[in-house]
Amino acid sequence: MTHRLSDELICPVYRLQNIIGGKWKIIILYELSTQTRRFNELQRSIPGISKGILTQQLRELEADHMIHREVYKEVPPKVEYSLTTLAQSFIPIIQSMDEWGRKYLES
Amino acid sequence: MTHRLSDELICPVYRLQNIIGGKWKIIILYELSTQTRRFNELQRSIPGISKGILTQQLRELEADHMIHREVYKEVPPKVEYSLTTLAQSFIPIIQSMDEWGRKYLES
DNA sequence: CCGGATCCGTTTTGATACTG
DNA sequence: CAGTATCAAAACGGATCCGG
Repeated sequence: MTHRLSDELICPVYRLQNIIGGKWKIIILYELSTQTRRFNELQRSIPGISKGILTQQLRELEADHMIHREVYKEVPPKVEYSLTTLAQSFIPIIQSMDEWGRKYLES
Repeated sequence: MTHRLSDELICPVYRLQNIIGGKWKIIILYELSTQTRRFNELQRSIPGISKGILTQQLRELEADHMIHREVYKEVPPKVEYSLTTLAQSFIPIIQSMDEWGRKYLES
């Protein structure tokens, strides 16, 4: 997401949309909320996401200080993703979204 | 959003993403949370959104039973959008997102 | 084999003009 | 006023390639 919503906006919801607005970002944060994960592990846990877009959304979340990327200099490569404290403070909201979904969404 | 995430997924967060995943949907719900609005009024309250995409996202939210579209048969035309009770039950989550943004997002 | 980067096609969103 | 139509741009998806 290179394009961002207007900056001159008062409402925090607009700024938040710039952070979690990507198609998979809430899901990525949700998956990382229980445990640190490696790249391929994370991809397998999110059915339907492609490598390319996973990389991109992870980089954007990192730029927004929501995740931490830890690179281990090994062969084969090992990269672990985890939530920052900022993102951890957002997890309760994702949990309430999850609960709302359980309660109100059937299909 | 014609393309939807995999249906075979357990997690409600995935299904929720299909509903609120559009770029402007959370913002639309936020704007409608305080009052019923007409189309142009709604567009003016959301800087940066175009008519075309506003129409589309409103139609998708309507299909997901999140908003109600009331057409008055007048000249000039008058259409009012409001939240359904389903969407109203989701508003507390958007409010906590708003609070989170106020607390943690500076820029 | 792991974690990407790159290229390219499809989907979603944006901007503007036009209509009943 | 509340859209629709059209075309352009941006985001996303799939496949392949690559260094370590």
